[in-house]
Amino acid sequence: MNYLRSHSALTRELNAQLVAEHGLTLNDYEVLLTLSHAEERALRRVDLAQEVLLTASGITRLLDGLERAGWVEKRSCASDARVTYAALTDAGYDKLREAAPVHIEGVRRVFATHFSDDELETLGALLGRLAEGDPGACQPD
Amino acid sequence: MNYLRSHSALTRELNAQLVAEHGLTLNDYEVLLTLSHAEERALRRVDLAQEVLLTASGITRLLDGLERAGWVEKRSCASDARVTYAALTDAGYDKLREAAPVHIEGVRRVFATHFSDDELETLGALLGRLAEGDPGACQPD
DNA sequence: CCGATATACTTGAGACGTCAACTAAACTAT
DNA sequence: ATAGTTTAGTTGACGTCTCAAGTATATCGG
Repeated sequence: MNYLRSHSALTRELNAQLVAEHGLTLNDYEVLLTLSHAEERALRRVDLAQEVLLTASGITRLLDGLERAGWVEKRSCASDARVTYAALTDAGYDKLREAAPVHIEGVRRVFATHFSDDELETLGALLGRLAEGDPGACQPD
Repeated sequence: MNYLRSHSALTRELNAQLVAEHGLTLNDYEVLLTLSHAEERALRRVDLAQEVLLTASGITRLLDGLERAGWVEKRSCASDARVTYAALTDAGYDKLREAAPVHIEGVRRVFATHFSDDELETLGALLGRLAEGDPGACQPD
């Protein structure tokens, strides 16, 4: 079952590209993207963690970086003092828009070199099932 | 394109299971497995790295662990003093045989809960192409 | 109202893997 | 032979993520 294996090579490549060209990790990108789709462009850290499949602590650490860069900011919750929202800043939104085309093109390229359009569709349909509730969207807004 | 994402959840799960039940990383497992298929159950570190999609240094570090556990041993090359072989020991082979059924069952379970047999086949055929030259085999010997 | 339990989040230690720099051996071409 | 280049492998510094433990707030059953 080296499908597993091949995949990790793919993500590594996409990640490297994103880091090189925009200083964003693939996970950073996904977090910004997820926030950009969210109500008020903000999410509780727990929910965000679940979306991007990281642990609570993973999110804390990832957001540390994004906050330091000014792309995300903390926002507290009036009704529950335990929760902290992660909110996309305008700068963060700009960053995302800047990085998106390059990344999307990278994804397309990687897959397109291996598959026809039909196959891509089949593949997408099947794999989509592995992540139930997956929005499928890929661009900010 | 959260296919990427869903996949990393899968491997994380399989990895966690393997670690919990056998103290092996998914990569450890793949290395042992790859060695078990190789001529004399030994491979040059470079070749091994390529098989399991790690960097040269990644292999050095991974093998460090496997050597310390006594599952793999170094072997030098008569004709080229630069190369070191990584050779599966008998203990390593036993370890692999012990871990294989559990892991294979895990893989099967994860995929089977999401797909029918037909779909699995389609998926396998498509994804297989991402890793050209992929042996496809999955069990020791 | 209060103790028990659950939830949101952070932090320290450590695992795993990367990159860049380095050593050493091996070809290659003059 | 010998200087230059390529190839095999290791090492140090670092990034990212996990787990286990800890803090703080919320909620639930009596």
